[in-house]
Amino acid sequence: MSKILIIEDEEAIADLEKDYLELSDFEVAIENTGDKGLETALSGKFDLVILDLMLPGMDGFEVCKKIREEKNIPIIMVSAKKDDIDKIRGLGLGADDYMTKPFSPSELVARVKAHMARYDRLVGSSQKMNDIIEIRGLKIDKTARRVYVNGEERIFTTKEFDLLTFLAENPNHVYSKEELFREIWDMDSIGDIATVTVHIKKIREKIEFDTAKPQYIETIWGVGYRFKI
Amino acid sequence: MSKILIIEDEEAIADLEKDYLELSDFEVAIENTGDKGLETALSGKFDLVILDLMLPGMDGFEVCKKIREEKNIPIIMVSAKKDDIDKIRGLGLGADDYMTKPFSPSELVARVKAHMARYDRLVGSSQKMNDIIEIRGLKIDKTARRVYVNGEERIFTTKEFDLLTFLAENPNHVYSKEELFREIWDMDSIGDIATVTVHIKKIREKIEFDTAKPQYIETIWGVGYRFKI
DNA sequence: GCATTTTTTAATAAATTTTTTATAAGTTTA
DNA sequence: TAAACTTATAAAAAATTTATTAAAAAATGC
Repeated sequence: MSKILIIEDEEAIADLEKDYLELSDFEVAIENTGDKGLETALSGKFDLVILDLMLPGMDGFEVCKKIREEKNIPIIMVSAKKDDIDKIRGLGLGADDYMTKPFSPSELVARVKAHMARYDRLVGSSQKMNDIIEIRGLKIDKTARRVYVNGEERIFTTKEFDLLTFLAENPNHVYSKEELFREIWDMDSIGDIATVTVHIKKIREKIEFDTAKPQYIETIWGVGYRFKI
Repeated sequence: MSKILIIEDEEAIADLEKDYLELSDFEVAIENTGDKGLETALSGKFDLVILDLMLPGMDGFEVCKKIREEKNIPIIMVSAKKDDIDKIRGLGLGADDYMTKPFSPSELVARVKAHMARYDRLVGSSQKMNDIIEIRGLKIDKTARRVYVNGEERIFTTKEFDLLTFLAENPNHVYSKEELFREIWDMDSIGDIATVTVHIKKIREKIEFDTAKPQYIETIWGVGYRFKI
């Protein structure tokens, strides 16, 4: 579930926004000063910030700039004055959206959803965050480091597991043996790349029905390997 | 330098936008129908699209949806009616911004810059490469290294894929066999150029309906080959 | 420190791609 | 239209890449 931080000193407005957002299944927290707002935003617990321009303590400009120095999360700036909006837009502080009060709560919700969707789309939080990857008969439990094929567990060694997981997390992307080596072995692949081939073979023996006709890890001749989704 | 595609049927407006964007050092192309706009947007050469809602042929809604199915690049939707804007925002088509005509050119430029900046910030120049090239029935997925003709996958070897991709990325440009050899084989063409001909033939067998009347890769007699757009 | 497991290396076999070659077919030009 | 030249086609030979196997080396656990 997504978490939203509202930084706003007018309590009535903040509560109204909170109510509407909660109706759309967001989890909402409120801070009413710039300093505390900034601190909370930087805690890393929130997925989006709604930030009022006029604040006691540090003002909205400054808060926005400081958040942006450390975080890429969407920031929606809110102001009572249309002129202010034009001004901050021009400043290029890195806010993602601007709204003039008063605005309809449903518009706020729509904008929040749109920004979340874009952020997910671009940053791609989808499958990578999940602990369990499931593709056809294959199930990878990342925290438990277990692999199941059609419900039956297969025992994987460390490197095998890491390699399979990396490929499964980035399906449909062709990786060269060099790239895979760098990724899993954390080394600039001056070393020998042959070990990647051997590991691929061992993984295939464990997850494929017929290693000659792989259903999961395909060979792209002359290029590398690709996890087929 | 960033490339912007304007999809707009009113020539005067499109030209005005173009002029202003060019003053800010963007490279700008204009399409004036929905269908052509979509095709160009999917070509993979543009970093941002400015899309009018009212268009001859396919309308802006549809174009937006179709672009979003394959591309994550920013889309700014433009409409004469405020009501339309509210409507499309609600639809969640995946547009990144909405502007109501008339708007000041400087505001357009500011928004374009803001969207570019965010896109770069979130996606990072690493992954930013345009993955999918689509021209008529032909679709090339560069990271997956897959080619589809009318939705059906065709299996390509490395050299075939590289050659096709190079030509498709540089359409309407005639390349001699020597140039293609240098480009794909990374060699000063001391070697034999005949292999280019053979590869072209193999590619045509896979993507053309009738290899004697190629729709994609044309032969320019005595000169070389050209990918027709 | 020893036994066991995992990882890497290395050599060979198998598979696939790429290039070469020869010939046919199509254009251009005089 | 014939000659000269360029490209298309097909098939084989060559080169490259990956799969497989087994054994050596390294790491791990007790």
